[in-house]
Amino acid sequence: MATAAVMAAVPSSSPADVAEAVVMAEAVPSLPQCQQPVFVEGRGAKLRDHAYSRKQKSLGLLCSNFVALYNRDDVESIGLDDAARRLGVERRRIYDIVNVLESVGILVRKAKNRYSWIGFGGVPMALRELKERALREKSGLAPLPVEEPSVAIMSDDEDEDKMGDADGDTESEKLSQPVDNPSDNKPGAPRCRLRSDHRKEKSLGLLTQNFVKLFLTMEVDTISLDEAAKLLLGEGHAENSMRTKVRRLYDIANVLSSLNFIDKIQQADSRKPAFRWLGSAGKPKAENGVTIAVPPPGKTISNKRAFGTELTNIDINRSRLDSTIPKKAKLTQSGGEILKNCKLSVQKQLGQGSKGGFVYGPFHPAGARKQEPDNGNKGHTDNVQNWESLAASFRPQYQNQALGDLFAHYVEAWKSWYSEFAQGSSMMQQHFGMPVINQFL
DNA sequence: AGTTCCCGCCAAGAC
DNA sequence: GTCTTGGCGGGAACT
Repeated sequence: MATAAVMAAVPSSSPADVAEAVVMAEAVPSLPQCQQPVFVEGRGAKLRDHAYSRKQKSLGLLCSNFVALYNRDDVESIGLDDAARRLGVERRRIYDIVNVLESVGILVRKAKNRYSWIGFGGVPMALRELKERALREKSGLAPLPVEEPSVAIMSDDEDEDKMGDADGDTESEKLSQPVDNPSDNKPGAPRCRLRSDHRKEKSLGLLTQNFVKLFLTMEVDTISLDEAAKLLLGEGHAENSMRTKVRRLYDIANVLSSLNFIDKIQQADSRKPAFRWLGSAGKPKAENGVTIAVPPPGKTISNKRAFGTELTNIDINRSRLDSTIPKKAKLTQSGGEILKNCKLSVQKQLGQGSKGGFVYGPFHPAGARKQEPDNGNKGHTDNVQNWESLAASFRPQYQNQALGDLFAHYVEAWKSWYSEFAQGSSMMQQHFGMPVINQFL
């Protein structure tokens, strides 16, 4: 089906390009039908004709196509113009996509007009770092030291977000952090943040991170966009800015949804949808004054999700396995030992998966068993707790430089191992890459 | 009628 | 000055 669409979509592409696009379109069999890569002709609304369908131009679909096009080992550098041309959309839309993808560690900006493809392997670290930042911000601790190379929130330019908040006192300021601004990264560039940074505070990338932080730190895994906007913006803002914020959250949610980081569910008692974080589904909630949108079981209707249920890939067996790793061991283990444990853990889990105990995440390999709904709920809370234990086992506390260095070393080694591991696992590659790694967040 | 969100204008900033 | 980036809100598609 996609072939004709692709041909139409890339009029200026070489046959090789088209073939490639077709291959990629066919390489994502587990995407829901609505997310199958579909390349439609772009040229903007001016061509809004008989066949115009808003769904065919959604950011979510565009994101799926973008990922389908570039989620490969041999892709290293992505040109925005090239992406726009191949996807048949305006460059403006590509900015929206890459900003969100960069926020979750899938891409990293390399230069003007150019991004590096990191892939889904960058997500765990990005989310972990986001969570750590958010927790520190929440607990009033000093921000993390100037960032080391986390893919996700790597800020190759400026100091941490220490400036006094320009406009406020709201939750958004508490959560806010700098966003990428590579152009500042040059000798003589001003290091202080002035009014111009106000613009960045509202960037889609930063908003994405803050949105994700809500899920990562607030014990909330379902929230409506209105609520998210209130939390991010603070109460008492003008109706207009709230509307604008919600619009942007829709954009972000659609992209994250297409990546299966979140899932849109319909609240039973209102028309407004809520979004559920797939990384911690089933987690106990209700805290921090957030109105939880999760209705009683059976009262929500999932609008999507044809495969997988979690970003975290937790199950009982793995949790037991994980719990064998001493929680506090991180301070005494060498980096090598930690890495070894980490690898062993993942390998065991993979083995279990083949025996039926493994639960894949949203990037569920086609040949693998999906999570059984019943099993998925039973003991889920325990899973989450064990998952947290595991995360704690590998999470550095940055209490001193030596530990920080040790962790950096471990991270590098781990990344390198993962990249080898990922290459060896065609199944995983075929499905966006990384169901297993998520657990280490 | 309310919600969702695509679209492109245009300003900020880089060069 | 041109080009890149991306905030923003109008308004059309969708429910």
